[in-house]
Amino acid sequence: MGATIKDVARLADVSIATVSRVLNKTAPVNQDKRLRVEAAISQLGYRPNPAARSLLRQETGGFGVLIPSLGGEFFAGFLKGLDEEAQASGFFCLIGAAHRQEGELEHAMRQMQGRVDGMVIMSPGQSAEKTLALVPNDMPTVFLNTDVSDPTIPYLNFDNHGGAYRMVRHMVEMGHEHIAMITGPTIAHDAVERLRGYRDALRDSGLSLNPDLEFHGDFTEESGYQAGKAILESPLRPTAVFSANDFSAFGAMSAFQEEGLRIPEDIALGGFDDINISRFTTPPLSTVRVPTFELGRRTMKTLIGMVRNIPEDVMTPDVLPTELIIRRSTDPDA
Amino acid sequence: MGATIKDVARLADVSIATVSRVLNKTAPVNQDKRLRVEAAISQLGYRPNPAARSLLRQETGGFGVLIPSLGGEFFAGFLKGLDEEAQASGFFCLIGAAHRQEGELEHAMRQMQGRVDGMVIMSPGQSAEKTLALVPNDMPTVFLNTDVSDPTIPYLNFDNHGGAYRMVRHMVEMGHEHIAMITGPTIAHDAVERLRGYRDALRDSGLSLNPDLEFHGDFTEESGYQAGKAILESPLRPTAVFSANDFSAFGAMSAFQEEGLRIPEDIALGGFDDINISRFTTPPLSTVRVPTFELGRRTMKTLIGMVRNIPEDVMTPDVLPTELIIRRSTDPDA
DNA sequence: TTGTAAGCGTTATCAT
DNA sequence: ATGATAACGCTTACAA
Repeated sequence: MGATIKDVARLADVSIATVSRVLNKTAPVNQDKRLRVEAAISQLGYRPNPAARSLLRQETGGFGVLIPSLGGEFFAGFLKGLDEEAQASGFFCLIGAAHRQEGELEHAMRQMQGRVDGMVIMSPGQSAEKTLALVPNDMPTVFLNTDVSDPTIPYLNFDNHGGAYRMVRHMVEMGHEHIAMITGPTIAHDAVERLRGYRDALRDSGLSLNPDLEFHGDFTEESGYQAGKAILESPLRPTAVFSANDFSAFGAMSAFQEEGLRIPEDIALGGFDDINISRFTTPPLSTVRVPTFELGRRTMKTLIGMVRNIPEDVMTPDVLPTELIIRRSTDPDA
Repeated sequence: MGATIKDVARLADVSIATVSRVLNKTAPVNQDKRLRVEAAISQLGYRPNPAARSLLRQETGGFGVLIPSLGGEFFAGFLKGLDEEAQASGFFCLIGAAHRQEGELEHAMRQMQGRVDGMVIMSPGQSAEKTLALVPNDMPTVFLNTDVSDPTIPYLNFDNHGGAYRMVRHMVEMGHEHIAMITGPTIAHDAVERLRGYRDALRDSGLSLNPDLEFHGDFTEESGYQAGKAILESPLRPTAVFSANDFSAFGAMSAFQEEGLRIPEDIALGGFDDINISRFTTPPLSTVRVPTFELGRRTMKTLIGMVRNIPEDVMTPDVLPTELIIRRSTDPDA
């Protein structure tokens, strides 16, 4: 058990109120008393008890973060941005992952109930409206990468649709007319947006949409591998494939190379996310870079702006731009 | 502001003490009163205030987790195991990442001070003894993947040395006599252990240790790529390369293939960690599988055993086995 | 079996 | 400028 404010007061020979005042700079304190208090604090290694403080202030100094998974650089970058911004303002983050299973999201929220002052929710598989029903009314909440139709719900994301759109347009410009897509999970909002971008790009290019060129995946390497195999067996063999994320693109790349195909000469391949590895595959993978760190920072800034009532810090709705990265897997001259 | 215990008591027409008793089953309560209380609780959606409870009980129900980074499946699996076990016992995890910079570890600990009942510290770059000086004396703490010489310090890990050893022995069995290693950061404990395994395997195989065959890396793809380039330019060209982790192995693979080398015919390559992607590279990567999830579970079980005083749950010191996974990058027939 | 009241460590409102 | 003291929401003696 650490020292309490009473111990400090006794040692410094002042009242606990005075200790509290030097601690929070909430009122002027005499020079000598302040010094005595500060000395006592460092001598005892005193730290205010967060529980006691929370109880009185009715705030915890923390935010809850709910994400579908901890794996992948995607989340790592996002969490880093989130945490960095939070730390800068003295907040901490309580991270809850893997709310894929039914009820898990709700359970995680219960767990966080009363331990946080606000929430960040990334729940690509469920609409914000539906999720919002689970969070307490007065709890400031920011949504990410979620299906949200109500514009008053605080929401940030990056431009999934635009990124996919530009990738496919790039493939068209490289001369491809039969472009397949390996999709992400149909319930995931980002996957749906990327699919929409793919379709819009084809349509705007005067190419016909062919359902047989949409191969189902779930963002994993394994699903990309299976889809790659399926693509090679399909009657209308595409000359280019856009994979909904880099992981599944690797799976497809593996499948193609196993059959001796050259990329991009025999079949071009593009991904999405630009994770570290993508630069180092053979050939390097064309992809769409997403600003995960920046998204995290802005999200946290917004959330803090909400609880601190700083309207100019609240940046929502907000959609950050994504960047097309062209490498050899789609362009032999890259 | 949610309902308090008083609101429940008023609605159920009992005292707050009675409410507390049905809440904690700490003493028998009349059937009808219990029902009234339970009804009131669910009607009001009442949840006990964690701060108030912590204040009184002098415990938080949470554990702090300090890890060097959030990126990679390695940590994802570990955190998942940790969290799953914690949830099962009603605890939550406060995760702090990236304490690479000087003082960051200490800051994170300060932050967690008073918010957690115990800590999990993975600090590969610093000895446990040194780190332990920063944590409060009475705070139960488990170390992972750290340099710990004092056997009384609770410590878990998996067998880095043995995994590296078996990988290199495997390469020797495949007929290689000049085996290089791409190391991890020299300050990281796991990297050092893997290097030790490499050296011991060479020694036990009757091969000479050659400092010129140890290439410096830092676990990143980029460093693996650079080391790969350096290897190709080295006077004594090795026929096999053991990379300290899969990421850096990918970088090396990229460097080798850029020069048109065939793996494993021209040069064999092995990694460490067996992350998802390793199965899908061309060729698939031989590696060492590490039980990240299991390590997380056991760590948390141990920590809970410590705070709850359940000696049979405390499994420390403990070193989990690793598994050699042979794929085509070292064995053409795999 | 139940209620009253003390107390956990803080902050904030009074007086002084 | 400073010190008592009430209050935050809860658990737990202690009485009844």
